[in-house]
Amino acid sequence: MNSQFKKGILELLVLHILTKNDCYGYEIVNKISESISISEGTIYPLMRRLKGDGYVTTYLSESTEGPPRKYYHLADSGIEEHNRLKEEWDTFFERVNILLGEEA
Amino acid sequence: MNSQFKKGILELLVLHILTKNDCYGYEIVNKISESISISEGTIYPLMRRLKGDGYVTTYLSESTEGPPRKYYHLADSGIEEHNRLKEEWDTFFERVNILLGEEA
DNA sequence: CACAGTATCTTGTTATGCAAGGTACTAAAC
DNA sequence: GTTTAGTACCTTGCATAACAAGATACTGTG
Repeated sequence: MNSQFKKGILELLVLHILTKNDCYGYEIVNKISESISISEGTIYPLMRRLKGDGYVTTYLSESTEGPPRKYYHLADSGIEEHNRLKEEWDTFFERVNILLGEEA
Repeated sequence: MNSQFKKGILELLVLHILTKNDCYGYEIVNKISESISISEGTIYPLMRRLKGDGYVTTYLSESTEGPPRKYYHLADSGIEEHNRLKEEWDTFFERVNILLGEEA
């Protein structure tokens, strides 16, 4: 999988997942991994960035299956960021596909 | 325009443009710029990479409107790379859009 | 002669994905 | 009871690629 393609889009995917439910990091890795190969070393620094930017808040929750889980909850500004990014992505891939679709 | 989104895709766009006609750098910048903002500082290093990888060959041609133009011609391996990248992109954006399309 | 347009290029900065590694808890297997 | 696998967190250092800014040089117009 071309890792360059993922640049910037993983942020959108994570924000999108969090619009549905609060999730913990390991869970996010697994959800995205079903479709797009992704590693923990990518997600954890990304979550830290999202928190630093105020897009998410966190809370800990005990687990019976391992160490405590750190759940991420989408803040209001995170919802706005999600909508903004989504629109940018829609515009972007539409333009790319138009360029790629022109007669050869 | 989110510059992260462009990572890796500009290579595909350039290769695609060259499947139609040989082009010079400035011309490529202008063609892509019609749809996606792009700067010369991005394209010239990219062209150098493509040549270094053997995907394109170059030749100079005089111009009456300015300095000589360096034309880029797609090599056979460049055509293969184009097809490979195109398939990767198609798969990738399809998966992203499926993830983004799931019920909120 | 200055300036806009055409055309090439380089340097240094920035962003972000990833491999590799470390820590720690639970439960099953040996 | 100790090893192993699965869950779950984290960090460091590397590689890649887009971009701002600036340098160079040719042509034609005001």
